[in-house]
Amino acid sequence: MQPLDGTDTRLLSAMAKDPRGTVVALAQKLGLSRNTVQARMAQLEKKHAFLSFERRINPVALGYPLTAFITVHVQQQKLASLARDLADIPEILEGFGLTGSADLLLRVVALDAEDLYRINGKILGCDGVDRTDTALAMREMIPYRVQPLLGRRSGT
Amino acid sequence: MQPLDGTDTRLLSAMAKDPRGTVVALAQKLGLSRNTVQARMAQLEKKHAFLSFERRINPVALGYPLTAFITVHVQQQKLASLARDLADIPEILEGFGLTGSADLLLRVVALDAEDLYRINGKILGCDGVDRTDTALAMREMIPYRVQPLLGRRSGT
DNA sequence: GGTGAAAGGTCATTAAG
DNA sequence: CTTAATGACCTTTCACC
Repeated sequence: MQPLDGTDTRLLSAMAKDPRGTVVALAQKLGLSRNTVQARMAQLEKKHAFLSFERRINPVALGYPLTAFITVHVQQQKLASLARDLADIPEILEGFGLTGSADLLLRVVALDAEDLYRINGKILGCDGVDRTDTALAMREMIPYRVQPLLGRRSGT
Repeated sequence: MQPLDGTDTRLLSAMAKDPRGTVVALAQKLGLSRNTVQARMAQLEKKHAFLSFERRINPVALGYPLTAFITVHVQQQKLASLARDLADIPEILEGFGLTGSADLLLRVVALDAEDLYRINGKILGCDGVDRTDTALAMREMIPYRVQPLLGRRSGT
């Protein structure tokens, strides 16, 4: 995959900053023609440079005020089956496999402390799970952003 | 804020599943009129039930093949200033404050192992940081989803 | 630059609580 | 009576070719 040029990174940056912005608005901001922006966006989409759109739901609005990160210590050979088991737990919004001791990092939402305890127990009951570590997320100290990264890579 | 009814949750579910879907498509899928869906969406947006759109950039396409989670142990009174310091590190895409020992969980991307080592050193050099734990993310075992959760809360 | 489609707005009507 | 949903029509804007 050939590297992106400065225009590509500036375009990605603008799209990340204003995901709802139209092609025309992006073109004006970058000083390009609509057609150029449109062609670039099509290429970027082919390269999977951005993961299309997302609609992130606000768990608080759904009555889930608690967010927690649960680290799961799991036997290596049980990792795949565990991922399938965990997929049945709706409160798990996201899960990453980590290096080292076959760990899993889960992003979990819960109704309250008791609910979180229940979910944790559910995870502990899954086959192959050794132990879990739960940490409540108090707040998002650094909201998701990607623009400075793009700026740094512009000239590369 | 009044709770969401079943129609709201079904709408949120459909929007999460097909973020690019048009209002008309959503209306057809839910068996509602276009105006109804539009009005509901406006209400949901006012309630901040979903976080508008997002364009998640693919770090791999930008030449950052490594994703890591770094846990930062930090003195409580230095937490706020540390967050400001970390905001200057472009490779940190996201950061959550955790309960307990004033920890931070960071989602970080890097060019390679050496780059990750450098970033970790940069974090360690910040004021108030006691130590860090780094775990490489191998793959996303459970991609972000929210629909089963919505289904479970429908009747509430 | 042209064309088809989607979004946003208004309004009158109708159904349900 | 009040709230919500519906269908119709309009204009503007956007995306695609």
